[in-house]
Amino acid sequence: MRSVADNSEVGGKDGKTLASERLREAVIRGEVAPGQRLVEAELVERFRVTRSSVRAAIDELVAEGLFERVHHRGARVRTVSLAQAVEILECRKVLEGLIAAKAARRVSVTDAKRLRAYADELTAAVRDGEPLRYSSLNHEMHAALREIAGQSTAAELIGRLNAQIVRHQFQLSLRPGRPQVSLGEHLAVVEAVIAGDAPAAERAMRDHLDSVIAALDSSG
Amino acid sequence: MRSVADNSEVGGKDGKTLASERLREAVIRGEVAPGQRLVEAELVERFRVTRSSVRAAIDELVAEGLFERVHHRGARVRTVSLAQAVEILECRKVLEGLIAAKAARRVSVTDAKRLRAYADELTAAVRDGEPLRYSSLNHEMHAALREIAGQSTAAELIGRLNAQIVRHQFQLSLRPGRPQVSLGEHLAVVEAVIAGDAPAAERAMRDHLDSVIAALDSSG
DNA sequence: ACCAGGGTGATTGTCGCCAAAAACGTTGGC
DNA sequence: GCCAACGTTTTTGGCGACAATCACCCTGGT
Repeated sequence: MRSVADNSEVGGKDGKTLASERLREAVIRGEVAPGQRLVEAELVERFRVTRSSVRAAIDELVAEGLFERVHHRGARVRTVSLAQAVEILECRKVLEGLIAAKAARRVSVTDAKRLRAYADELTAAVRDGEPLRYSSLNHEMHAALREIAGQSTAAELIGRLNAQIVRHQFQLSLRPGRPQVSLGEHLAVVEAVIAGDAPAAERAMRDHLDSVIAALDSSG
Repeated sequence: MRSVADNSEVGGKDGKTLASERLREAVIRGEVAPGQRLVEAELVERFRVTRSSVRAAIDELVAEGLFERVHHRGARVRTVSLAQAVEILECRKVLEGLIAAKAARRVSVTDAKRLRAYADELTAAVRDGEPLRYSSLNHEMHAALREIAGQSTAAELIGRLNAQIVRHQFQLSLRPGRPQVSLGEHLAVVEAVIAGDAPAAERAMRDHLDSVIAALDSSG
């Protein structure tokens, strides 16, 4: 059984998977404004999938907290308030703390090298004044930490939480002076993890997230 | 538009909501064995809803991590390994720690009274050797703590995580001697929260969860 | 000129049908 | 007597169509 437009050239994915990936991507890249109404028929011809797939994809993203549904009024991009963003960051704070602690306990020599490389690149990005590169490296390093920690449950929760506040995060990363203060915190985390000091790593990571929360709070 | 059997007497819920609630309940109460295959038609006549509703409900529970789907082989209750249960409890540990800390910062006099009452009832349940009553009070007290903390994001995450390991938790709560060691930990949490000592509350809660993890680990 | 009411178009939610795939039972061969 | 291959049955996945609801506009009355 094939979809109308036969999207098998895209890969082995079925319509639902394709649609949910494209939708998630669109939200994260900010192609759909928060509060904007999503018309199913529009997405159908945009993604070239059936309406069933679009519908299933929306359901999935509603479950992830990215969209919200109102009965007979369709789905809209969920707008997350500042207070909610803070709540989410508080959860991330303790979960990332867990990740950092476990990473410190499991870190290998190759892991340490990789982390050191990230630390150097982050420093270079700040020195050269490249906020976008810094932000991207930042995410990569956090991902590396999650990988080292080997805590897939926490990693998945963090990923889900992060997706809900990409807008706030992005806005924050562009604030002048922000990378400078963030860099030191990141380096502290990396050092503690490499040293295998789990409590210090957790503390450093939580301090970092506290700093992010404070910055977001003040930005209003 | 009404469902075939018209289940409006149940309440204003639509078929999907009804089905997902009943399904969740069935999983938590252990009415469906882990790994057991779920036949959609069976659930249709069991809940008196349409197949679309059953299907949507299953999707929802898959997103929550309670079920897993295999293509063309339907949905089965997800079996969570011991290692996964430990991961989940580690996440709960830090999240409940956050809850405890925030509760300590926000606790009011009425809240304190309520917590004190729970502490007394828990002590009584242990003294009288009523493990079921203890377990039930335990959950109620944790819920009260979540309410006091006012961190709905963390509360929701904890609820979702908990649902995935109800089986392990239940098995654990029946172990002889378990309530005795658990009680002291709970009382420590309550005391710290009432005292408004956030760091102590977080520490006490994390110690408690560490104890749960250790107990589960040893039980195999 | 403005508000109320009704009607029309657009959009979502639900249901039934059909095809694909897997589980099952049966039969034939070795 | 046992295993394999085939056909049947059961179950899932997907698609189209219909019904219900909402948003918008248009008209008529005050």
